[in-house]
Amino acid sequence: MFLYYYDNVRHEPMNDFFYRVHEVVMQIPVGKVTTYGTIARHIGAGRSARTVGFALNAVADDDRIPCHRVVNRNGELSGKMHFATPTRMRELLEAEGIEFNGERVKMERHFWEP
DNA sequence: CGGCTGACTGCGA
DNA sequence: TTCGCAGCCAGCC
Repeated sequence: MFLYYYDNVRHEPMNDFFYRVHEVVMQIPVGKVTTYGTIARHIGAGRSARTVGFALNAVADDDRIPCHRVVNRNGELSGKMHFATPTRMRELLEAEGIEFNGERVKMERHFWEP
C-alpha cells in the first residue's frame, strides 16, 4: 500500500474508483497491454471505460503507474497525446518488446487480462 | 440537484 | 473490414 494523492485529495483505497484503476494498471506485466474496458469490468464498473482513461490522466506523471500499457480495444494508442510527446507512448511500448501492426498493438500476442 | 465532458465500447449498416 | 452513433458514468462545475 502506498500513499495515494491527486488534486491534493487523499482517496480511500478500497472504495475509490481511480485507486482501483491504478491498482490494476500497476499489475500489467512488462511486454503486455490491456484495455480500458477490460479494466472497467475487472473493478466492477463495466460501463465506465471512458472514466478509466480519465483516471489515468490523473496520474500521467506518476512513473509508478505504467499508463502506456493501456490501449483501446483495437490496440490503438488512443491516449498518446497525453504523454510528453506524441511518440512517447509508442516508444515506451516498443522498448518493452511490444510489436505493432501499423498503428495497432498486436493484441493477439500482447493482450493481458487481470 | 442538473448539465457537460471524455485516453471507450458494442452494435448495426 | 471499417464507420457512425448512442449509451455510459465519475468528476467537476
